[in-house]
Amino acid sequence: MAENLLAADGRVIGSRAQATRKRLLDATAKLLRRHGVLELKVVDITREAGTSPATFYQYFADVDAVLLALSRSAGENEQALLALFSSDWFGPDGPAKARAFVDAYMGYWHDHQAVLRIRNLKAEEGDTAFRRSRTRAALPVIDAMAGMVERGQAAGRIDDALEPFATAAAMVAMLERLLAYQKELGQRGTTRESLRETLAGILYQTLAGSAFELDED
Amino acid sequence: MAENLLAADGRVIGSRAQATRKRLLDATAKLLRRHGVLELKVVDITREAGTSPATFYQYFADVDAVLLALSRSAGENEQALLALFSSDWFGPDGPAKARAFVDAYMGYWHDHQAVLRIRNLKAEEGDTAFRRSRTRAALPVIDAMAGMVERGQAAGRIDDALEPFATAAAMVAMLERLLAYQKELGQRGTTRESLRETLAGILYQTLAGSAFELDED
DNA sequence: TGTACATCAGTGAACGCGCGTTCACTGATGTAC
DNA sequence: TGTACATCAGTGAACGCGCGTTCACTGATGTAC
Repeated sequence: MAENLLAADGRVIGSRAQATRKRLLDATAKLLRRHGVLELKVVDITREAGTSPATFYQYFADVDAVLLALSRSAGENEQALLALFSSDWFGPDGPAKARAFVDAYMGYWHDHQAVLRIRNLKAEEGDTAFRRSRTRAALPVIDAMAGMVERGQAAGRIDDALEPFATAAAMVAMLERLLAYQKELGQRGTTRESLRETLAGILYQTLAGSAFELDED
Repeated sequence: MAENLLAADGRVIGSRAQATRKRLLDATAKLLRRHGVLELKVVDITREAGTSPATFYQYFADVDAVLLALSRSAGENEQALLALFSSDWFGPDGPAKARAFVDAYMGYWHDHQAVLRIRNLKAEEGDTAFRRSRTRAALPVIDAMAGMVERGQAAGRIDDALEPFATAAAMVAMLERLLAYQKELGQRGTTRESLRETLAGILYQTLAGSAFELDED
């Protein structure tokens, strides 16, 4: 994007300016964690960043532009999860791999919760830029899962009635959404540990085609 | 709620007024379907309802109040889904029951998508009224599913590593969230039919402890 | 090694729109006799 | 069966705050010689 190199009035952006831009991004992320999107104001962002409204417009056209930038950078972190699918979960260490993935996913979501939430809202409301950002982030993970389902079906481990891509999307959806319920789950007595174990169990069963049977690790 | 009986200025609400209130609710739901929450204005609601801003405040303290009322009534419709759990899915008609539930759920979500989305957003942002509304709607379904998992475990059909309540919550989360991805799934070639079949397959496998094996229906 | 000039970066202060909100009023409906 | 009065319901018009946005300016940093 060429906009990265120029400020609103056409000035070239140097390192000092980059730092200011970064402060605005960080401030937005921070406010998003505290309050909701609906209360997010330009003035508050600049106050939080220790700068002025006029400065904001040097770097962003409007609040949506900051949100989109945050979404994109949060999305990049999702790519790290791909490593957990470098090999299939069909062997004896499958359950451990499933657990590792769930752990990583929970960590990822925890770190970027506020931003991902608004990204998803915007995407669902039909904004194409946010939609693209979401797809770009989630698709590689979904594809990796879908590939495993296909191979599992070829090996006779997984029910052929499940469509690989839809199955993978369903698993990602489950993870994404469930973390929103974490608080309620806690009140009902579900610990973080047993949530992890349950999610890993469902994933393992669905993507690798077998049950944990017995715990090991 | 006593507020149902009185307008903002203390007047008693008769049937004509109830109709106006209803029009405001309907108008809000309609606007919510067209645009997002972030563009929802009192003035637009009243214009859509064919009335005036002043009238709005006779019935609702603010926009949040309308949204909450809509959330609550949408939530009531979720109760109808409970019927699909009146008996367990362990018999030969289990797969058919799973499919029927998925169908019903997809229909429910389709009808109330816009409202449920904002309800969930508000709930996740920490608003207790919306949180309660969500819990009130989802909990009975989750409990019904969890009961089935428990019985499945007792019968040796389901992996004991899965915590019943968390498992049920995960299934609901999957359904809720996946429907947001429906459009993308369509673009990737997943039909509504095969989505239904896949979701039913995962649910059946997770809640009843077995695979479809062969299609029947 | 200092000075002048160009460019980068930040902002105070104001403008004005849009929207939430309210008040004082008109109109509609119901009911008593 | 009509008239008067009470109550229910709706709204025009205005007020004013809050916020997005911009302009003309000051200050900071870099560089040429």
